[in-house]
Amino acid sequence: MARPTLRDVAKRANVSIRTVSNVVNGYAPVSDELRARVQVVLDEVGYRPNLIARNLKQGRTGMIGLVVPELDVPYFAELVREVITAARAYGYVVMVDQTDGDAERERELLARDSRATMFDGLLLSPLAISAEELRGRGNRVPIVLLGEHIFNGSFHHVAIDNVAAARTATGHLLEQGRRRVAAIGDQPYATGETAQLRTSGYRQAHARMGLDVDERLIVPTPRFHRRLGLEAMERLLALPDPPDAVFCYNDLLALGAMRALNRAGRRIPDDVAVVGIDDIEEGEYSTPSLTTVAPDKAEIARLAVGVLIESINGSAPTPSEIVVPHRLIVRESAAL
Amino acid sequence: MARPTLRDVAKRANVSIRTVSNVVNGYAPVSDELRARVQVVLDEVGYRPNLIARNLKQGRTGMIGLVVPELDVPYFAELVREVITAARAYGYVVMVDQTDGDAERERELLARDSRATMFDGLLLSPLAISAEELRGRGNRVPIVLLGEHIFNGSFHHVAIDNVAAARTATGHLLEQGRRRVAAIGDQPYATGETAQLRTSGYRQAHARMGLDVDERLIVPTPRFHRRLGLEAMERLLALPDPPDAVFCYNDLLALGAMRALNRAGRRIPDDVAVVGIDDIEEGEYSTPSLTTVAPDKAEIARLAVGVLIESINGSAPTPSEIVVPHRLIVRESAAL
DNA sequence: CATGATGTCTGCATCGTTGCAGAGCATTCA
DNA sequence: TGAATGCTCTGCAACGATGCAGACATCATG
Repeated sequence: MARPTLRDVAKRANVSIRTVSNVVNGYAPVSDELRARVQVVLDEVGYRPNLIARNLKQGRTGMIGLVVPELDVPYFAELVREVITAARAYGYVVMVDQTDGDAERERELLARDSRATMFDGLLLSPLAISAEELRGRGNRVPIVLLGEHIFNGSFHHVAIDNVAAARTATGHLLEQGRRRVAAIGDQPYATGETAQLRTSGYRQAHARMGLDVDERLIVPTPRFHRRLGLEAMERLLALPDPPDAVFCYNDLLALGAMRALNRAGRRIPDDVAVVGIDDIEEGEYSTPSLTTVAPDKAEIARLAVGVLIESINGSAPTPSEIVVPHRLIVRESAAL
Repeated sequence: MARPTLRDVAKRANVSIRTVSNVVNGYAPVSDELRARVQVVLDEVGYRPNLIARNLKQGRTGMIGLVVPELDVPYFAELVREVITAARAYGYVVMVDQTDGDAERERELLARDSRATMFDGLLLSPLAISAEELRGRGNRVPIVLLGEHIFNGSFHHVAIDNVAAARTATGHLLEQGRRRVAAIGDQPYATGETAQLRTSGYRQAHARMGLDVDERLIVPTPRFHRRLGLEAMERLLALPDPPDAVFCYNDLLALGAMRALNRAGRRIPDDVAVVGIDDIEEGEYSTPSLTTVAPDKAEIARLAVGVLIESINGSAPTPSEIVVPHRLIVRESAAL
């Protein structure tokens, strides 16, 4: 038989639909006796409310969507966990979707009849889509952007200070006396804004110590994956004067670079020191363990969810640019 | 202004609601001229269909839910990617939820008024909840179980042959002449069915070669995380006669164990060989790289989604027990 | 010219639920 | 006694969309 509805239960219990609804929702004006009688029928037929109908009536779903490029990138996986925790505190459920860093899929999400309308709000970690496109869509669903892009003040945005983070990482290496510090992960094109900010930080760290940057030591990578880090490191090792340290724009790149170094028989950190960004758990267990700049993921999640829910409730002020703290975690790969 | 509805557009364009709906959905019986006129209004007001309403009317959402214990466990993250890909082929969207391996949250998902009713079907990778509980719920939503549990034929179930996989892994070590092969990850209690199957395989591999198992070499762990693998390995190293090889019940345990070995100055694989299960990408980049048993994740996803969608369409046969192939991938940690 | 077929377009009912206004009844108070 | 109050309970309308049956106009056919 089809799933029982309120009507079915009402008929069976000889009461009005409305009363059954009241019992289901525990509303006050139902006598204990009748409540019990209805409850029996509810259990008998195994009634379960149709959330779609309830949502339609109430105009909200209690769900927020979290859209990330890739779930199998540990940073995002760890962030998701924090977001789910943060949202639960507000009684919201989080549904995660993955775009594969495909601009088409990101666009799809914001398009006319997208599933996104199923959510009361959207946390978006855009990779490929640009600010213009995002603004173009007349999307009524509140959106908060996470991390990876800086937009010009059209949306709420939560991220670490990428320039400072990169400066810290690079500075740590320079202060050790390393003088040929490479950088892996630049993305000198439209959608690589985060990477570009990190490159700025890398340059600033050099400038502050009055050092020049050897442009050949800056290796761009289209994405932030282990394999690309490995390949970039191999290219650096092939230079006539290879680096004595590497700042990688995220931990995955760093882990790939370390793999290349280990395989090439270079000692870490003696021959080459390595620093990453993200503080993913994997870096605690690698050999050597990975020095990294840790964004406060829990704080990112809390603030992002907070602002989003304010937006949903209509109490959100003008778009805010929220900066979350980060800190350097020194482990073996760049120990003193 | 509130979000425009079909009614708003209809009024503005001086046509019936029904006609606007036809234009939106591209249905046939609308003249080109009228279609164009309505389209203009649609664009003007920025109409976007309310999916909740559409779903209610149609009785389906086009969404399937994927529930995993932990998204930041790489195996699950990688599986999620495959599931999303597989589901897209059927025109379904996947929403991911995470239970934290908390029985309470798993139960919540199947409970009376759970969000689960928002999905046309559910892929569930249960960790804490038992078969009995699952069956108890009169859940009308089709469910397919993934991997981690063997239930007695009440549900569709997709997994590798855990006994065979463990036998393969252990056998690989024994065939190398290793004679003190430890096992990390047993879970000798109710919800540890997968672990218990792997222990069976471990024992079978020994039995087939006429070897006895040293029970002290079987180290249980409540979960499959890096830290627990590390701690288990440390305990094994403290034995008077430590192992010369370890079979870990998943790759994370193995990576933790390798970290302990590296830290203790043991050479891998010379002093101690290591094998895991799952084939997560991290194992390709660890030092040394990790030998592992690789389940065919893409196939798991394809089959699971396939059966689920058959169930949704009502064409699913009796609950099926689907076994997916696996293969040994030999890398440095247990090379010959 | 009557008939039927075709092509457009409309209105009503409906999906399953909740908001709202009010009915019916008993109790209380002046 | 009559009105006022409070407690239960009910029925109608509505959320925003689509299925269905049918209205109307147009056209071709015998």
